Amino acid sequence: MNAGCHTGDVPTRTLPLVPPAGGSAGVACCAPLTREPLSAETAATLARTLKAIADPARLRLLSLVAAHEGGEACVCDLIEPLGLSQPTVSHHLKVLVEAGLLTRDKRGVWAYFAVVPAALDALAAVLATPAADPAR
Amino acid sequence: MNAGCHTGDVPTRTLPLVPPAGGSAGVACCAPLTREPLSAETAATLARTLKAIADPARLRLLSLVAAHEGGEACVCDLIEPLGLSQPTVSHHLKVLVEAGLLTRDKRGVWAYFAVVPAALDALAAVLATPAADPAR
DNA sequence: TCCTTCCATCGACATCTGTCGATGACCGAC
DNA sequence: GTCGGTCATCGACAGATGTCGATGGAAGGA
Repeated sequence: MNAGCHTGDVPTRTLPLVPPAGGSAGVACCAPLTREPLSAETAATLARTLKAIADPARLRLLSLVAAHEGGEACVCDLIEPLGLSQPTVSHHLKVLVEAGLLTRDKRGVWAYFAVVPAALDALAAVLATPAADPAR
Repeated sequence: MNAGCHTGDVPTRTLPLVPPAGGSAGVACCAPLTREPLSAETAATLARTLKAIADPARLRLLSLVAAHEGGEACVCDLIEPLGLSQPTVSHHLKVLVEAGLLTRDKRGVWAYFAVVPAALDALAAVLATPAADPAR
């Protein structure tokens, strides 16, 4: 359990989130996927980001962080609901940060993670079928 | 090369596509992901579908099939542009079909594959951030 | 100063995954 | 019936991946 964990005595300021442009890893911007054949390079980049979320533990981490108070959470908040060891949780968080899907903000002893909505939306835009777009 | 491949002498009828409801494997319906914590079971189901597209070869296969004439393609159309062996292409196609992202229609000697737009849209809906929804 | 707590990294291990060549099943043409 | 072409499956292999315990570094409190 998180015996000595902070449990609520944190400011929980809403972070600015979503870096304006060219932030973090890249997220493999906006090709509709079902529009024209992907190049090998584009496919590799997209696959790297998708592999980051194609894991039960990491999917749950994303939803746990997003649903947490203030939209951010520290590692100690995530270990127990996930049921995995602390090194494993830390490993998964690192993968998500390197994929640009989470941001890490170290404040004092704690490291706070927050989702990057723009990254998830970019992935959604790539997968969505253009038929859902009425402007054509 | 596809020496004896049909190369265009096929009807190329537009298939009905997208099975009405409850088709194929399931696609792990519509939870916004950044809404509330995913259950372990839901996360596992979602991850299984995401793993299916989290691969460069399979991403290219999806886009190749979608961009092909008539929205469908046979294996022999995909081997050369992908640069992989026929068994490998067949393997990837099987993974995509089992994930409900492609349909397989065997006509004579050829097996025609077509994308399931509803499956991709469902995935996009799960990843998209609710902030993109103005109705709240 | 020392101790406690939080977190990241390391090394090891079992398992999953992507790829291939070889083979077999199936269909259509001659 | 036989042959050629398309596709799926099998077995094998190297490499990537998820998990853990042990360890180390850094910040803050007694």
